[in-house]
Amino acid sequence: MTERTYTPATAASGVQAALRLLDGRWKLEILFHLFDGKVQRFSTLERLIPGISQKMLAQQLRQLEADGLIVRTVYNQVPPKVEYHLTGWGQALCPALDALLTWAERKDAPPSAPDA
Amino acid sequence: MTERTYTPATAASGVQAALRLLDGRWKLEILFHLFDGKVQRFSTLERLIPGISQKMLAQQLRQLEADGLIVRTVYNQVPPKVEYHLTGWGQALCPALDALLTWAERKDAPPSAPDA
DNA sequence: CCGTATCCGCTGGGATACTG
DNA sequence: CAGTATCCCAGCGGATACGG
Repeated sequence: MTERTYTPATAASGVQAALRLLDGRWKLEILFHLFDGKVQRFSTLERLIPGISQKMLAQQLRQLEADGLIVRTVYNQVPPKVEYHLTGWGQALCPALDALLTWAERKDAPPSAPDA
Repeated sequence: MTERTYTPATAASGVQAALRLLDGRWKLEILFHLFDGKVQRFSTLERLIPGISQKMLAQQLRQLEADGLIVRTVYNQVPPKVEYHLTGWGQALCPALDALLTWAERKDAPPSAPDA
């Protein structure tokens, strides 16, 4: 039962901390390719995400892993095989992103009675 | 009844479009000082937000206004007085940020049965 | 197949000074 | 009071090349 009294400053810094985990040109697209239990290999993600370079894919994956959003699984075989999937916490991000998406789509929606 | 079939790519770009509106070192803190119907003057925000410069405050406010999140009201008097408040859409962002905050705080929370 | 190393351009944001 | 104008620099991300 921790305190829930947010000042504007603490609330803002809390949200910013969350957003920092998503900061990076490719992280959201990577995450959306892993939502819903999907498991992807490095090369698969590379194909799924047009325009990404190996450097950026590796970097963003490392950061997501370090932040506890995804899990990296290495299979010691030749040729190498590495798979990525979401942690429970990473998956839990989905509804929050949904909320953001829903909000963004309401930009031009009238308050009520769309048709007459 | 628009389509709701999101591919990972479209969902990601939608969320990124939303996040772009919040991008900027100070925007979240500004927003949190305006949530819940609060109306603030330029100089008040300057006091409320430690470390912000006039340049950054003005810039972030302009962008938030251009993006339709806040409204700028100028009173033609001496000395000048300018007030800022959220649009309905801007206020509607609050629950989405709440979702993000809640998610971030669950990082170290056990799945269930916190105590024994 | 799955990365790392290096170089480099661009932009976000800080410091500072000035104005209607 | 409420801004603009200018200069400057750190860091993100793209391009390219190389390694286990």
